[in-house]
Amino acid sequence: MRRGLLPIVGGVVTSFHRLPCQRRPIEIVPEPAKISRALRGKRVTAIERKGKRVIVRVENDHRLVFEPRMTGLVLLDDPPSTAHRRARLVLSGVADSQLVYWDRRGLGSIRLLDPDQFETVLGPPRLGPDALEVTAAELAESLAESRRAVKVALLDQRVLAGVGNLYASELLHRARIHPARVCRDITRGQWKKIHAAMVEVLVEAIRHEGSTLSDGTYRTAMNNPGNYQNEHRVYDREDMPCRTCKQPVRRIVQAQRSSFFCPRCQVI
DNA sequence: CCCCAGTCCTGCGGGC
DNA sequence: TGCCCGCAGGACTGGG
Repeated sequence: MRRGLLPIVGGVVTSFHRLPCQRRPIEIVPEPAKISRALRGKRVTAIERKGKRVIVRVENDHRLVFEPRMTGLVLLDDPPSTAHRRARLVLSGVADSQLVYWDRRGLGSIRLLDPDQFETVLGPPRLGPDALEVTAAELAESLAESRRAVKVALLDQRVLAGVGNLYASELLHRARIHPARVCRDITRGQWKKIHAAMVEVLVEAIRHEGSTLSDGTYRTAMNNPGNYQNEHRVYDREDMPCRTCKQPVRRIVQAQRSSFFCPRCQVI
């Protein structure tokens, strides 16, 4: 998502508004009119990311933070349907530039943060280090004493920002670690493998522009589907052969979420 | 500290 | 064929 928004860097914000919608609107804090007043006339200096949030930064270091959760999207052109919750950031100075946030289930949110709020809202203890910036040693350190299952711990955004349900299953398969392994039984060497697998999976997924699952919700900023779903080794592949050893993939439920793993490659 | 169920929603696929 | 149920890339809250 971040990469998809890079074309708007250098543009100047003309307005921001929430488009009318029949259902419960997306949560926007503060009110869209206030955001619009705060951002109008400001140049976009960067598109940033922390964990699962995409951040539009403007020249006075205010930031518009998009948290898409499961079905939120950012698009650089109009979405095909008007039936869903949308908010729109209109810019000038870059050809036809506008950013549309579109959210089918409306679980996501948009927040304007001034420079002081940034660390409070997106820093510890609320959000841990980004998954692509944390070191293996830091990851091992923060979970070494935890009694939780590793898969559940990796989803905790206070520990680590950026790993979601799909990628947690994928990275543990690559690291050959069972999702129910208790953190404090994991060796330093295994944490190194988990960290390496995490970086590999995330980098690969970004290179493939994300995973568009069977409901087709996720789109890139150019409104194309991602490709990484074709590379999944275990996620949403229950009973299908493991791509490494042909053993049928299994599904278990942890913390009310599905975990997929290969019972042969990932021994408890 | 950690687990669990419930909450916010829409849309879909599967089972009957 | 049509309807109903359960489930989904997430995060937060309150109770135990």
